Amino acid sequence: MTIRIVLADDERMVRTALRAILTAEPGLEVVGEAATGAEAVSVVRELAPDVVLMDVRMPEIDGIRATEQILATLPDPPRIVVVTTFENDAYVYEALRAGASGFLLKRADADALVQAVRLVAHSDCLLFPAAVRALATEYGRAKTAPPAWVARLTGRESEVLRLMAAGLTNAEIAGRMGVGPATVKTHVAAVLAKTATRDRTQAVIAAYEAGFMKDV
Amino acid sequence: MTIRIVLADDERMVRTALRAILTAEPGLEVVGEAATGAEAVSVVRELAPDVVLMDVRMPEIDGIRATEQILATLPDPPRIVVVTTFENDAYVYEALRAGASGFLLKRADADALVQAVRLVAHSDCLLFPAAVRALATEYGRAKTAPPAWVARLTGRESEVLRLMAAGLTNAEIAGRMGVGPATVKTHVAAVLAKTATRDRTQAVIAAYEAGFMKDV
DNA sequence: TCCTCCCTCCCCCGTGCGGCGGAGGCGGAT
DNA sequence: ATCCGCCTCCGCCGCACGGGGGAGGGAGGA
Repeated sequence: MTIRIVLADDERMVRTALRAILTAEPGLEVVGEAATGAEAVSVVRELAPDVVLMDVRMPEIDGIRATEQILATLPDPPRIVVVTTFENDAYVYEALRAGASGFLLKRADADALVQAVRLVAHSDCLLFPAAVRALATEYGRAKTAPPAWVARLTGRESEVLRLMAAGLTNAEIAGRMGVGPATVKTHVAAVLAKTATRDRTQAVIAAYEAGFMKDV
Repeated sequence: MTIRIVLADDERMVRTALRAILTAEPGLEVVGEAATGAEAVSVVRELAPDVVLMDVRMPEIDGIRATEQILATLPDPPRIVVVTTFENDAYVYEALRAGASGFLLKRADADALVQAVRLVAHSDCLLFPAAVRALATEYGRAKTAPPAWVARLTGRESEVLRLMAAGLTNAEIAGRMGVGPATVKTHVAAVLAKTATRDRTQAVIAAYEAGFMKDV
């Protein structure tokens, strides 16, 4: 009942290091390696391992496509763990959405690595099931960096934009903020200028796209 | 360097079972138990464990609030793993957002439980860090069911709403759709009626809130 | 067949909106 | 003491917008 592992990483040193760590563990066995995404797909297809440690950034086919292809073409696919250097690697979310079971930082220590592999292999337990994939799916669309204009808005202007995005008219905003309608118009004009939009509707769209309305 | 664990669950049997599994493992030690959320907070504050296994559904204070309080009040808080029966428990997402490090299904086998605890205790590796919390945060807002009006929109009306939400004026929409401006106005009026909004801005807001713009 | 729904387009009318230019006060930076 | 950014407000103007009607044609079901 040993766990059979395939390593996919374009750097030989990484593969060697991972192999050294994993083969030292009883119950774990590295059965194959791949240096590209395409290679990973074919190797996995041949060897049918239990777990694949997959680098995201690889030549030819990246880890995401490889993950997709493996999961799509194999009847009983292995658990795929995405390995990455950066915690906030955008590819990670793509990979999770593609069906990877989890991700692992390259700076993780040997102990954590081994336990992660064991955990994933048995799985059906920790975070991984449908939940994470759903999370990742939803997350993907929200992960755009906030545009520069957000910071340029003055206090009053953000306030006005927020109320615009709540569907209020200028008069209502004026009432809500305790100022005259003319003042609101001034702020609105400033918002339109800074967001590079031509009317309140576009401004509201920009606010939503920018994640400006996160705290609804 | 043993991992000190606190169990929080209102059912004695569950606590007993977990304790039996965990104490059998070398390197793990159950140092305390709690039957309510409030009790969990005070017990954790006293014992400063490394890991807390927290049931979500508990009397008085539920697991989410308890998690919040623990993380808010303690300087060096423990890792909190939420334990639940149902895979799709809505509370799980709340808990993750509150700062829990992961979640665990009650039907997980002993082996997985032990490995999960070990993993979380050392952490900094698998899925848990900022990523999951961000995912959970985003997930929460996207998980609202689409309102009824979405289905009531006719083909042309949805098209118009989509273009409204792209920031186009009626004239532009007319050009884009190859119809007269008057027609667009009719459709817009229909959209406003069906979405129960009074102007295009509110309609666009409704579209965004309804997840109508998911496929941007 | 008739009726209903959808799409298409027309008129008029009031108004909220946004562009333009100007003004005063208040605070911080230089 | 000067300048600049922010907030506050004023007028005027043109226009896109939205409400209220009405009207015709095509598709599909009762």
